[in-house]
Amino acid sequence: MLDKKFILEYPDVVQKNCDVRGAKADVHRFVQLETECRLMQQQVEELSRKANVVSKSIGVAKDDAERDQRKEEGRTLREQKEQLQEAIDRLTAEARAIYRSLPNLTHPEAPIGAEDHAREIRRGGPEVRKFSFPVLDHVVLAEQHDLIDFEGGARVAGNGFYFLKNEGALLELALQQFVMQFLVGEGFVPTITPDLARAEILQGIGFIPRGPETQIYSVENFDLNLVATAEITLGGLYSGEVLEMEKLPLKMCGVSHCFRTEAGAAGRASRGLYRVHQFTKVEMFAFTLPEQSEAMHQYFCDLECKIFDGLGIPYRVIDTATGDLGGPAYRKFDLEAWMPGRGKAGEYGEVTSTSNCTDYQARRLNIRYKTRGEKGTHLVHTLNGTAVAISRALIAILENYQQPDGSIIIPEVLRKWVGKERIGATEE
RNA sequence: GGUCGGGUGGCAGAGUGGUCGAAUGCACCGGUCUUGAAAACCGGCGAACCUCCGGGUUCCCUGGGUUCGAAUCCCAGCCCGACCGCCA
Repeated sequence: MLDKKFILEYPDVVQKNCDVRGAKADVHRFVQLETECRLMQQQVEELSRKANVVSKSIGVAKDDAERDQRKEEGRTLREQKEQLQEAIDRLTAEARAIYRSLPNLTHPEAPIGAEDHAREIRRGGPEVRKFSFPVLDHVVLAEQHDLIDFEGGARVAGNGFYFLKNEGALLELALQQFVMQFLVGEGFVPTITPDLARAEILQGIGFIPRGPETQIYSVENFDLNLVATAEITLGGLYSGEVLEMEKLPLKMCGVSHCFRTEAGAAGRASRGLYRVHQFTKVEMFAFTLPEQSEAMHQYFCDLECKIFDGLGIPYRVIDTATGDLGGPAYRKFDLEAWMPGRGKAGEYGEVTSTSNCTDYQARRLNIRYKTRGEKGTHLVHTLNGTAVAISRALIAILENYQQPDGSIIIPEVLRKWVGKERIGATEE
């Protein structure tokens, strides 16, 4: 959520921001409602004040007759107040709906426009390989080496679920280990988070738990939802808390399973592991002072690059265009890995993303910090970034490391956890 | 899942119908003292919103209810603790 004061002061800026981000919202209607409510609220407060005065006078009234008269007076005042309050509540409901739909402000350097206006800002990892043999995609490779059982997944849980098997399972654990060790070395607090969370927390982070378009699985008869990312649980960890300034910036990383209904995603390129209902992810999260968030965002982006450098996978980084930013993000960088088996002749596919959400999530979740010697509290900034999304990382590894003899080399950094150098090694 | 006990300011903790937005302690801030620090002493110290800058309204887990008036009473929910049951 945005700062209400800011909206009232600069409605045109906010409206323009909504427009470039493709968010339909009538900011001026909001300002009008808000202004009206404030006037009415003042009247309510005046009635409350009078009623409070009356109530206090009853305790010290000298006789019953006076007491009864005052009681009647108090009753009347509070009735009036309630009627007025009901009118305010109606207007407030409309205002709140607009308010909640407003996206975060946008970084001035973020490219303006729809998805295809994203700007490439960086390339990394090794050169894209020239293959001297027909390239297979990860689905075929996984089939050949019995690494993923999509059929079994479908039998048990439906389309979009799968079993990781053999080196597929070991690779998942290896990727978790590699990334967790790396992040601990960078000063992150390692965590394993709940895979379910309350609706309130989901909403605070910016997810909509129920409704026809929801990406979220919810649990019947409970106020619980399967998380779509550990961003939800890590961000929710300190909801309602006041953090000490000295502890900021606070960097956490968390392993969780991620569940997504992928409603409305039908038809989008989604062969194999690319778009699935469940995967494991290591997520980075940071709580920072406002002046630290920009640098932290660059840092998160650097870490994501280092992880893919370490895995030896070619990638590029893009600065996401305004029209493609989620509501809470102020700016977002996506890291796209080269997937040789994707599309006709290989394509880049998104494997990680990092967002600076400034105070947007913190305001909803009420996460603040206190400055020593200063009155009051301030909202922290929150950032998130994928360290590794296992399913998509697997695609990149299998497809980039396939060999002419059909085997798949295991990236060096993962070997100590997988326990071998190669999947399907040919007999020598 | 059951029974009992709890949920109050950054923390601890008092407060069972009206002068309570809330004692006290710790922490924190300012000052005195000191070469400096500590100790001691003095003072300050919750938040949001509105304001004609006098002040006002709201907030004691959440949501309802009783009452002229609720931190305090009633109902429901959530959470925490103890014990019991069940279980990886």
